[in-house]
Amino acid sequence: MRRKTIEEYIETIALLEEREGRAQTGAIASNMGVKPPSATEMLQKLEQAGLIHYESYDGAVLTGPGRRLADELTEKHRTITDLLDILGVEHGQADLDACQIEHHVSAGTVERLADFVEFVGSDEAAGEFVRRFRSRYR
Amino acid sequence: MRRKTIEEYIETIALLEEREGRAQTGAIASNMGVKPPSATEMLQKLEQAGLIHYESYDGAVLTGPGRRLADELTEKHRTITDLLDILGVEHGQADLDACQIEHHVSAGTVERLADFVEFVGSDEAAGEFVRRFRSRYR
DNA sequence: TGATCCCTTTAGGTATACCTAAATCAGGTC
DNA sequence: GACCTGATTTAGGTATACCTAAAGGGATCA
Repeated sequence: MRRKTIEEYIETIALLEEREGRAQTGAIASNMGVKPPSATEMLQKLEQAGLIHYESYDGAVLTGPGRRLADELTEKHRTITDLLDILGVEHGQADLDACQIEHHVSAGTVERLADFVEFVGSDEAAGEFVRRFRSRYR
Repeated sequence: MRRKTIEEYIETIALLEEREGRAQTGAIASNMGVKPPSATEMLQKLEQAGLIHYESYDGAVLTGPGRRLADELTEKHRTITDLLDILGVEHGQADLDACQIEHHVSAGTVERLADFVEFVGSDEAAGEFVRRFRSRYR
């Protein structure tokens, strides 16, 4: 498999923290498809980088900057899945693609995508337009 | 900078081959922002992988499989820039984003994007719809 | 033909995300 | 309070894309 980025670790930690109050080494590792020692190593790096607070044998929680990064990523992710959804991509697939794309698209571009998603949701004719597209290319 | 993938090397080689008949080590390196020895190393790997035909001191050209991969990537790239264009992303930025996204989006999803691009281009009301979006979120 | 110059390759080293195996810790049980 | 057990960390090693420095090839020109 591909090497994981800092951002992917941060997302996983955010998910686990939300679900269980903190992110433990083993849970991070199994969620990301790596072995526990790899997770430990990254946790130490992320602590150094100031993105998490990490206690040995205890787990990690996001710091302020870590939380901000996680929120940005979540927002990007949601925008991208919403767009792919509009374009008729099956939801599970949209989610998988978003996991990748979110790390490689610029902030400005995501804003435009968000504008479009909002436009489609708010505009009467837009819904009709999207339905027509979907029915034509089913 | 980030590490380059095989796909990025293939794209650069395709570009240079089209422009100059073959892709030379130095040109590849400067196009990709790496040093010549790094390019040499990758060329040897790509030759092993059967994606290029490479002669020492002479340069590389794509093989059949290499050409097919390059064409797929070009097609993905074009689809993504077209879509971002429709969504109002500035063209240079769209191109940069496409360079990244194309390596991380699934084939099936790109097909849906292509459908949408085609729909917008072929449907009367669609063009109108897109114009309205663009003028509202200028 | 031999010298020169530019480009490419080889040699050897770095950084980083991953691994396995072994050591360490913490919490529950006797 | 000593012991077990399962999770975590440490130690040490691999793969890979990158680098710098040095060696080698090929074309041109005297």
